[in-house]
Amino acid sequence: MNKKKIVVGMSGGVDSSVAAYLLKEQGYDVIGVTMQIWQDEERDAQEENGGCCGLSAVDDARRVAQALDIPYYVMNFKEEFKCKVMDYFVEEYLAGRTPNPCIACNRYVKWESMLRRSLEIGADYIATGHYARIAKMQNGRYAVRNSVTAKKDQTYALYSLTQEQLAHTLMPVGEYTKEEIRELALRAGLPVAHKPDSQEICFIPDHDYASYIDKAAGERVPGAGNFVTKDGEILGRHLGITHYTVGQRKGLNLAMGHPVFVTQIRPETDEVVIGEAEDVFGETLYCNHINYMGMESLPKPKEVLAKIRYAHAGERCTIECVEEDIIKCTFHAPVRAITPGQAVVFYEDGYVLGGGSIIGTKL
RNA sequence: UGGGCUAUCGCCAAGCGGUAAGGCACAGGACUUUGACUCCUGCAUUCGCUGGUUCGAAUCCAGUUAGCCCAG
Repeated sequence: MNKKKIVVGMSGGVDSSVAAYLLKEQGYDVIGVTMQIWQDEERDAQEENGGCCGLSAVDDARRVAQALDIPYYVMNFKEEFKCKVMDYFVEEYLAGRTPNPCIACNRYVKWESMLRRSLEIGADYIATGHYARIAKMQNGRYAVRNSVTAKKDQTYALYSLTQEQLAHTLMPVGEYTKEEIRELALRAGLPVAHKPDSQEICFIPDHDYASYIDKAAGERVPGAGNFVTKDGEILGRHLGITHYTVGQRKGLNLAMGHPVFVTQIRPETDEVVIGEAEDVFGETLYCNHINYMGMESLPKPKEVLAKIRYAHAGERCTIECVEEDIIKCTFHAPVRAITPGQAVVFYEDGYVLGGGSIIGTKL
């Protein structure tokens, strides 16, 4: 018989390990692959750093592949990752925006690169350990759909996948809760069953992303500037716009007597605008770089649920295409910290209809 | 140089003779496949300084220093 061949992207974490296990159980011809992206393999797998792209990814993934008795390979995507994720990350910050590297990694590295290479070596599908499901909608289009657990739902970070990519992707973990996945890992005897969930930006393990930008961009990093109110009053000096993001409270070093927040970043003047808690709420945003997923286009305004950041519960809004590749999003209730550079993802009945990159609250 | 006022944690600020509130900031932790947000915990043996009164003072008194405001 002609078994379907599947490349499973294995990060060394619990989720992707169980994904491989589940697919093998289902009778597929499973190949384990770990993407080498930023890790320096010469260095010993030092401190444990989490599941997504941690330092010990290769070691752990290889052990799991051994336990499952499946072939295992490492694919080198360092170049793609450097260019599409790390460089993008830095450039966005320099431009006063707040990037989401996980979305870029999914789009360019996990799918564009890993899927292409997998198909080249004869695979029918790639699979990942994301908490999401892929479904074919009534209109015939593929869409990512909420995981059975809203709590671990990872559809937000997957909005940019194309129809072609979705047609060749499986996400078996989306049918389970996190607890069930750990239970499965335990029962299957996988060596990573108790590994902690991943967190933080994988290529900045010390979490000091401002220093990372300093190191990466050197002279190009904007220096100190003023904290100002929306009326132009100067409140103090800041460390440079790369240190801040919209909605931020901590680290401002402004003792105003009450909490204050970043409401805007102005790269052209190096100003960081400070406001009250209520000033960080907004009702409209514009986005571009649209990816249509569950819907083919947006010919007329439509009411959807939109998430403006990972772990956002979502807010009802009306979306409308106002220009070529620009959608205006009008929320029915104000949302907190609309942040340029972050993604906005549109949902209907739990299906991802599409999404884009937030330009700002004005055009 | 006279007169008045104020000096309490990095900032703001309670306290008014009974043994240092609170907010902000900051630090640590939780949460989290992004940045944030949020939550939890910590944070003045000491009240400008020196004496005095009192069982007991940040609180009363005297002196001293500094800053501010009027007069000049």
